[in-house]
Amino acid sequence: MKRIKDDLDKTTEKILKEDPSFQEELDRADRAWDVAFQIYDLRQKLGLTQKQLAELVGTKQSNIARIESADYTGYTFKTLEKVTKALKARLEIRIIPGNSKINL
Amino acid sequence: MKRIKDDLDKTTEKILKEDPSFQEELDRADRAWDVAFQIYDLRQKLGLTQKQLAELVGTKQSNIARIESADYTGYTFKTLEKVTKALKARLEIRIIPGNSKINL
DNA sequence: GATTTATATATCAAATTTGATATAATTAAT
DNA sequence: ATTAATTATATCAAATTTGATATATAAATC
Repeated sequence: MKRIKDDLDKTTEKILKEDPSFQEELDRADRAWDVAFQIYDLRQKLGLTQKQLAELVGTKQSNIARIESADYTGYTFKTLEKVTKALKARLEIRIIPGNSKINL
Repeated sequence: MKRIKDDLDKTTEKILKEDPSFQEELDRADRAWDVAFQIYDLRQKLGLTQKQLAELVGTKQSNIARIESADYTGYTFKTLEKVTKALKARLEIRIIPGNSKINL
């Protein structure tokens, strides 16, 4: 997980002024980064290496690296579940209506 | 989406007393149902048929039916994103640490 | 600065999901 | 009750993801 988010944010500002249609892709990338970071962060807090987490999940280090990679959005529900379970966490998915006032 | 959740809940209680190891599968099924229901519910509120939603997503009715099916957990995040976007909603993914007090 | 240790990236077969078509089953409308 | 409309299920090829191996890059430790 590359900790380059801040620099990235500044760069994207510029790009968006020139090409607003880029927003859509950014939205996805943003959330992707978020999921990746949640996993990365929790793994760190538990003091695990990618290799150790991989063993808990039952896979290989490179696959964990892929999931934690900022620009990867390909994962399936089942994969994320396996990982969160290994991290002793739970996965929560919310579909939040666009115009809902209730947004907690 | 079959509205049989209540009956199901009663039945599962019984099964669990006989086979507690069944819990794990239930957890998944439960969350799966939840995601399915969130989509179903929002679609209803927007007054859309599966066919109409399918068109918005750019796919076919049967695929929407699959996603809304209670026991389907195979979806990809890209798929969920496409659907939520068509519903003018946003997808939120949270990985909640097992022993966190902060759980909002 | 050399050597482990940890993480990132590339590639590819195997496994899984998606999209489409067809059709059954359910529900609504007339 | 028929018919029309909606939703569910089955199947299969095409597309995508996963898992594994290999290797490159980066970071830490000695």
